[in-house]
Amino acid sequence: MIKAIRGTRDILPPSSAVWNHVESVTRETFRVFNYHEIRTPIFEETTLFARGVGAETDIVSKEMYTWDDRDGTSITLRPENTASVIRAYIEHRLDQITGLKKLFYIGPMFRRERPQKGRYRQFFQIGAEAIGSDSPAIDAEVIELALEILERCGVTGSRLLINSVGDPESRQRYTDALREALEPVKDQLSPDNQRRAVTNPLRVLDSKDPGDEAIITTLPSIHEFLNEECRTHFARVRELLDARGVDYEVRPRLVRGLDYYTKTTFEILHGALGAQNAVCGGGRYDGLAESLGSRVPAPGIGFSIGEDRLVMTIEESLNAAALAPLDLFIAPLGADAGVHAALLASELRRAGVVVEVSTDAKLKRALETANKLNARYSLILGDNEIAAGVYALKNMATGEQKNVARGGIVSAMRGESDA
RNA sequence: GCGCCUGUAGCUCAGCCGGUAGUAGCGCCAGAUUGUGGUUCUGGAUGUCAUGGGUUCGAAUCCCAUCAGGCGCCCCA
Repeated sequence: MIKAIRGTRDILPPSSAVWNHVESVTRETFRVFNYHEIRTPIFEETTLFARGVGAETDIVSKEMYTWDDRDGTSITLRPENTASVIRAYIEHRLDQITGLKKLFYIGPMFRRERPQKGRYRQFFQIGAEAIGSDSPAIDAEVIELALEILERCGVTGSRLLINSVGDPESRQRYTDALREALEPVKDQLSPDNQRRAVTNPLRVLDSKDPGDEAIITTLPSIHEFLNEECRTHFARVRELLDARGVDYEVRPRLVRGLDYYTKTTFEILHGALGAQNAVCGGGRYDGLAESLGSRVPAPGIGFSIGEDRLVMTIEESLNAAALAPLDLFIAPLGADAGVHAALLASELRRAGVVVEVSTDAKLKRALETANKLNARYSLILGDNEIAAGVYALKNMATGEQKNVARGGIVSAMRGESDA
C-alpha cells in the first residue's frame, strides 16, 4: 500500500471543515487589519534561505529539502516564508508603493525534522509581515493581530511571551559577555550546553536541562546590554501592549532560532500542544532586506502561526460536522421524481441551500442515509407529491413532517429553524 | 539526528508464560411485508495480527532489522 510519506498527512473531512473555518476567520481578521495576501512560490533558490534565515541555523544546516535542478541551480522547498516575502518585496520594488506594506500568507512549509505531535515535515503557517516601518506601534499592532486571530478562532488559555534581542551591535556585546560568563562554569554544564556555550551562547539560555538551571539563572540578562534605542523601543512596545490590556510575560531568555530577528521577539504558547508548545512565533527583522540585497532599508516585523497546532488546540471544542451542515436531503421515489428532484435541487442550491439528492431507491434507506448525513430536513418526493404539487418536508430532529408547496420550502426550513 | 514506548478488523481494543485470531464495543451491510430515519431485535461481512527476516515441529505471541505513530531531547510553527 502506498502511504503518505513520513511527516506528511491527509486532512480529511470533517477535520478539513475546521481548517476552512480557521482560514476564513483568519482572512476576515487580516481584512479588518488592512492586511493583503501575498502568494510566493513554495520553492526558491537555496541561497535565499541560507542568507535570509542564516546558514548556521538548525533550519538551514540540517532541516531543508534541497535538490539540484536540471540546470544545476540549488532549489529548496521553503522552510519558512519571511525570506520569500522580503525577496518579493525587493524584486517588485514594493518600497515604491505608498504606505506600509502589510502582507499575509497561508500555506505549507517544509522542514525535515523528526515528526511528532504538532511537528510535521509539511506543516502550514498563517503568517503576517508588516514591512516599511520601524515604529514600535507596529510591533504592538502585529502582536495584537496574532492574538486576535487566535481569539477569534476560539483559542483560550494561550500565553504571550515577549523579549527584545536588540540590534546586531548590542547582541554581539551580549554574546561576548555570555561567553565570558560561561567560560569558568562551562565544565559543569550538560554536554549539549557545553557545545552551545562555544557555538551559540544565546541558545544556552532557553535550554530545558534542569541540571543547568542554577547556572543559567546567574547569567547576565540581554536587557543590560541593549543600547538606548533598543531599550526605548521595547519600553514603548510594552506601553502599547499595556494600553491594550494585553497580558504578557517578559522573558529575557527568549531567543529564537532564526538569525534575522532584531529588537522585539515574541512567542505564543499553548498548553494543549505538548512538547511543541508554540502556536505562534515572531519578531522584528530590520536588517533582513539589506542582507538579501535591498539597496533601501526595509525594517519589518511579522509572525507565523502554526496552523496545524492552532487546529489542534480548538479541534476538540469544535463540532466539526456542524461547520459543514447539510440543510436538505431530497428523497425522490421513482424515475419521474428523480428528474423533478434534480431540478428542485438546482433551484434550491441557487438560493444557497445545501442540498443532497438521494440515490437510494427505497424511502427507508434514503431516510437512513439522511440521518447518517445529519441532514436538518428531508424532502419526500414521490408520485403523490408530484401530482399534488406539495412536498413532504420532514424535520429530522423532531420527526415532524408537513406539506409545503415548492415555493415555500426555503421559508419553511428557515421559519422552523428560527423557532 | 538521539532515547523510551507502541503497531491485531474502518475505529477503540482483548488475545502476548509460543499451538495457528475475537458471539468484544462502536461502525458497516442485510432483514423485521408495499412510501418514513434516529431507539430496539435478528442475521452477515471484513484481518497477508505494520513489513521483512530469524528461532521453533509450530510465532500475533520470542529475537533482529525496517517502516509508521506517541512521549521526551534537540529544534521550532
